[in-house]
Amino acid sequence: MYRTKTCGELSLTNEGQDVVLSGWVQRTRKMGGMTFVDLRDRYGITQLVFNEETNANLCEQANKLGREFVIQVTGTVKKRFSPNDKIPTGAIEIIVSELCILNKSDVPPFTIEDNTDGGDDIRMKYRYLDLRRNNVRSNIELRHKVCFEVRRYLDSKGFLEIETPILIGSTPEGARDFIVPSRMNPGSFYALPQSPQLFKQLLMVAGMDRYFQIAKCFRDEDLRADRQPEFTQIDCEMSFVEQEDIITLFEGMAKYLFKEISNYELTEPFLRLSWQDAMCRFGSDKPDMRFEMEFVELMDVLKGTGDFTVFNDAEYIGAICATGCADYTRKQLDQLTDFIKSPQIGAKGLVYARVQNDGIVKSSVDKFYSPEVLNSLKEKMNATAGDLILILSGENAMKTRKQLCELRLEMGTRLGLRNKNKFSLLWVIDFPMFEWSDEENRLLAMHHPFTSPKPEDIELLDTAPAKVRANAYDMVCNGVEVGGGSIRIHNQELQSKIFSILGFTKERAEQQFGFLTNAFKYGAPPHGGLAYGLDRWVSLFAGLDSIRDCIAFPKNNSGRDVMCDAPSTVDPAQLEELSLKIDLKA
RNA sequence: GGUGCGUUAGUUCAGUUGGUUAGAAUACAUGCCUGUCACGCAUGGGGUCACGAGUUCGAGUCUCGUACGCACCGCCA
Repeated sequence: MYRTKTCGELSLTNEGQDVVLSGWVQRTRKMGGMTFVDLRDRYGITQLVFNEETNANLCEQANKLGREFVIQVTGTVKKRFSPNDKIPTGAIEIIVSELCILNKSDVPPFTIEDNTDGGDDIRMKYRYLDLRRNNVRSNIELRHKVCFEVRRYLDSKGFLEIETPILIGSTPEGARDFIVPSRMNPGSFYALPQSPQLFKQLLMVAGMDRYFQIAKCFRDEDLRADRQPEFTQIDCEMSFVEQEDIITLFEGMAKYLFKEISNYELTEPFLRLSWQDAMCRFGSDKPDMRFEMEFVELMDVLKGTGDFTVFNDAEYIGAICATGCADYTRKQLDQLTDFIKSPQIGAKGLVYARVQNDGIVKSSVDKFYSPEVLNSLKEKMNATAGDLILILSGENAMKTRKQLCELRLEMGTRLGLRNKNKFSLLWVIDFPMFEWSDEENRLLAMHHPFTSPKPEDIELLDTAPAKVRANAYDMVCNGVEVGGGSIRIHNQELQSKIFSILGFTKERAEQQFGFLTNAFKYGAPPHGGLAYGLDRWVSLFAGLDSIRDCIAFPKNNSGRDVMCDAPSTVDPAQLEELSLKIDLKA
C-alpha cells in the first residue's frame, strides 16, 4: 500500500499512530544531525523528521532527496516541539522509520511554490508542474465544484445531460470554424462546433424537453485574456418555454452557484436592461453595474448654446459625473485625456468641468459658454460641489458612447468601485435581431440566425428589419458576458424568411441548414435556451484576470499549446492519405 | 490585418551617456550547523545579452528587420 493517509489530514488526534504517506518533496532543511522534509500532495504538506542519532543511515538517505522527488515514508505521528500554526498539519510531524524513493526528479525549471519564480511562458511549457502549485490547483478544484453543482442543479430541474457530436458540418455564419479533413471522404471536411446550437434544437424536436451539456466549443478567432480557441459552455435548451421561464430558471441557477461556490447571497431579482437602454446609459451591452456613473446626454445643453465648435458639430455629447473628484489635479486630468486619446479608444479629446465648493462650475471650455449654460450643465448632471464632470463628444453616437464607456470603467477602477468580491448581475434583453455589416454589405444576425424575433416586431421584418428586436438575452456579471441565449424559431416559414433577410439563397439555406428546417416540418415544439461560459464563471468565482488559470492546459496568446508544440506540421504521408496538398503563400 | 510593451544566468530581473572581466536575488552544488519550517553561515559552478543585418575605433546599450511572449484594437453569429 502506497499510503494510509494523505499529507493534509493528520493532526494531534492521530498522535502515536503509524502511518504511510506518499508525495513529493517540497523542500528539505538540514540542521546538523537532523533533517526536516516537507512532503506535499494535493491535500497539503506534512513535515517528516530524520534524526542522525536514531538512524544515521536513514538520515543520510534523506539528505540526498531533491526537490520534487516522489517518496513513500512509513513512520509515527508525533506532536511537534515547536508547532507551526501557518499550516493545518503544523501541530504534528512524522518520525520516519522507512523511506523509499519512488521516483527521482530533475531540478524543476521554476519553484513549485505559491509565489513561484516562474513567468507565464515557462509555467505553460511545464504546465504539469505549474498545476502542482496550490493556487493553480485550487482553480482546477473550483472548476470541478462548479461543474458538479451545475449538474446537481440541472438534474434537480429535470434536465438530461446529452452529448452532441464534435465532428460536424461547417457553417460559415458567425466565427471561423476549425475544420478537420476526412480520409474516407477526400476533399470534404468536418468542422468543430462553435456551439452545439443546431443539435440542441434538434434534441427539442426529438422531445428531449430539457437538455444540458458541459460542452467544448471551438472558434478559430484571435485570443484574449478571456478568450480561448477551445472553451467550455454550460449549454442548455428547453421546450414549451417563453423568455420569462428561461430567465427565471437560469437566474435561479446563478443564485444557486453563487451560494454554493462563494457563499454569496443574491436575494434580489437581477436588474434587467434593454439593449437600447444599456447602450444609451452605459455605452455597452455588458455594463459593469457594480457602480452607477450613468451617462447623461448633453446635446440640448451644450450643442448650439455656445461657440465651442467641437460640440456644435457633434452628433452626440455625453458625460459622466465622478463624485468628489473635483480636486483632480491637472496631471490626473491629463492622464485621463491621454487615456481616452490612446489608439485603442481613439477619442479626440476630453472636456472636464469641476463643481467648486461655492457651486460655481469651472470648465476647460469656460470661454465658450455663459455661466447660465454651465449652471444648467451642472443641473442636468445632477452634480454638486466637489464633483467632476467628464464630457466626450463625437460625430458618431455609437462610437462616442463606447469611448465614454471606457472612460466610465477607468474612473470606476480609479475610484476603487470595481471590487472583485462584489458581484452585480443583470440581464440585458431585447437585443436587435440584426446588425449591419459594412464589410459584407448585408445584415448579420446579432445573436444567431435561429433567434426568434419578438412577436410584436414581426411585421417590421419586411419594412424595417434593422428595427426588429429579438427574444434574446445576455447575463452580465461585473461587466463580463457570462451567458446568453434566446427563444428560437420553431416555424419553418419564419426560419426561411430570416435566412432570406440574412442574404441566404433558398439553395444555400437548404444546403447548410436543411436538416434543421426539415426537422421543423415534423412538429417542432416552441423552445429556447441559454449557454453559460464556464471558464468565465470560474474566473469570476476565483477572482482571476484571465480564464487561462482555470483551464488545466490552456493555449497561449497565439493559440499555441507550448507544452506539446501544437499546432504543428504533419507527416507528408498523412497529407497524402487525406488527399491534401499544402501551398503556403510566401 | 494593426498598435503598444518585452526578450540579459535554470528562474525572476537590474544594467547609467555606446567604453575594463555583464551584476543581484533566487534556484543548484559542496561544506558547517540537533528544532527548522522563506532556517542560517561559508564557498563554488552557471551567460552565443533571442536571431540577423547596419551605424561606430568600440554595441547588452543606437537603427532596421525577423522570431517568440504578453496586453489591446479589428475579429469573436
